[in-house]
Amino acid sequence: MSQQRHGSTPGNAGAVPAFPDLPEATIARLPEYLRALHHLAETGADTISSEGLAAAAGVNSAKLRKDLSHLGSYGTRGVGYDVALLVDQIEYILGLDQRRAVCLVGVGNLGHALAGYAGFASRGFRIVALFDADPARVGEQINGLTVRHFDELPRVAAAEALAIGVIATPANAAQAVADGLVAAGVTSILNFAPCVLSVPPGVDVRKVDLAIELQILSFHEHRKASLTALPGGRENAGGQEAVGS
Amino acid sequence: MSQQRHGSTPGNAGAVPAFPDLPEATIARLPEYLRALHHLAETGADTISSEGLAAAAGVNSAKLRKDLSHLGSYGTRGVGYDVALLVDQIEYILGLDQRRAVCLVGVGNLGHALAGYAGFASRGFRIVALFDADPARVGEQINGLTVRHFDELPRVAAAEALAIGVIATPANAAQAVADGLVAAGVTSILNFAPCVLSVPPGVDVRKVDLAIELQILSFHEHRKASLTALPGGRENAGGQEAVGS
DNA sequence: GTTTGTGAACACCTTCACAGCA
DNA sequence: TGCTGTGAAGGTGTTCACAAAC
Repeated sequence: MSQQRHGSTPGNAGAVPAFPDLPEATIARLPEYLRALHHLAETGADTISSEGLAAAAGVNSAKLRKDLSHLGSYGTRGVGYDVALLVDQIEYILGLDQRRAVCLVGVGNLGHALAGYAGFASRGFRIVALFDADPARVGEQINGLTVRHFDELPRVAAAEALAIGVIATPANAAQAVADGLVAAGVTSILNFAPCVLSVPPGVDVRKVDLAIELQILSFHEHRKASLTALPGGRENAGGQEAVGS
Repeated sequence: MSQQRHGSTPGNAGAVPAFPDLPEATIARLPEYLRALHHLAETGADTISSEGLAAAAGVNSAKLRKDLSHLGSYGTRGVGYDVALLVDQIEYILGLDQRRAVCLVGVGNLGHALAGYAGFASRGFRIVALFDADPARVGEQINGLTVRHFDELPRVAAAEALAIGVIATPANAAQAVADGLVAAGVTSILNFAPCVLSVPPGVDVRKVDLAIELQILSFHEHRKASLTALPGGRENAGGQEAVGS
């Protein structure tokens, strides 16, 4: 699913900085490779073949090799990839060595759960602030952090170098929150609210929407049902599936 | 982000059932169109142009028209689309008229939040059961439902026609849960656990992973920083962005 | 005149298959 | 011999631009 990306660094011909411009599809898979590599490292593996890593990450090996080749890749023919080296490479590319500061806006049902999510820290992010617009919620302690009023965002953004804002508010508040984040200098937003955000050029938005995921699955249920119900007789499907976001 | 889909209904040439086989990318956008249409319907609009609907859904109008044309579309040239008709069409295609039964496995931090998510019911789904493997959690009441032990899944699956299973367990339990769901006849899975699931042919899996989303945003932060830091001088970007899952 | 529906061009991504290197 | 890196082929998805329909 399911985000856009217009705009492309128009001028700037010639002097390209030393930053590989990876295909978007590749970028989206790097975190999965990284996870698989961390597992492998824990099990003591020093090297891993493209076949093995691909299996662990749930992709096919040709795709994996092409993805890694884009980062200038450090594989050895006849052997495979050096696990530790590849971890470093991918973490560098993803910018995970920076421990970016994340703030979370909206401490309702979902926001609470996100604030308590352990995966943040373990993956190179620090939650530095929780915000809500509801005065009744301000002051509450969650996971060692105090909920502040959304008005304090600019102050916090100035103090910490806020990199990413996570929106977990109701849909009708989300655009205003996004505007506030952008005004405070945040240039990456992860939006859990079920609505389309509009943001200025240079700001990246990704969206996660439970209802949309369920509806996509519902479509496939519907499709599968209509295939088994009507046609020929036997066989209802032939291949494994797992739908493409 | 980012799922696969192999397998394709191999035999079955000829007698194709009356079910349009939409591009996966189109399917992923239909729920967004639907949401926009519901908003429009509330504001009293009877018809909407492709331009207007596209803006509301955050896509460009050519894409929207092509998407809708795949469903045999009911637009009128010079006028636009009939809002109510289009809502019905899309809800039919997505199979939302069936109010599919959903179960949720794993009632921890995230599971609690998902169980309380109001969007379920409002989008044509019924949560019919909550499961957990921890006896300490069994019996707890959440949002009017009682948490049951995961062992009871087969019984519940038999009683209700379970269509979709949502996995909100830790990663190390997720594969076992998926196996259990599949064994109980569930053919669609929404996985919030940070791991790759393997499932037999005919089962659809979609994955939602907070850490991956953050890492993708981190990459773009890194990229943006390396563009403003090094090259020429001025201009850091030119276009709006919003990254592609 | 307005707006849809769509062929054709283009861009992106995946997969194959093998040359090249350890 | 084994496995990576990659050109080339094939698919899928997007965008353009315009003819057809209202």
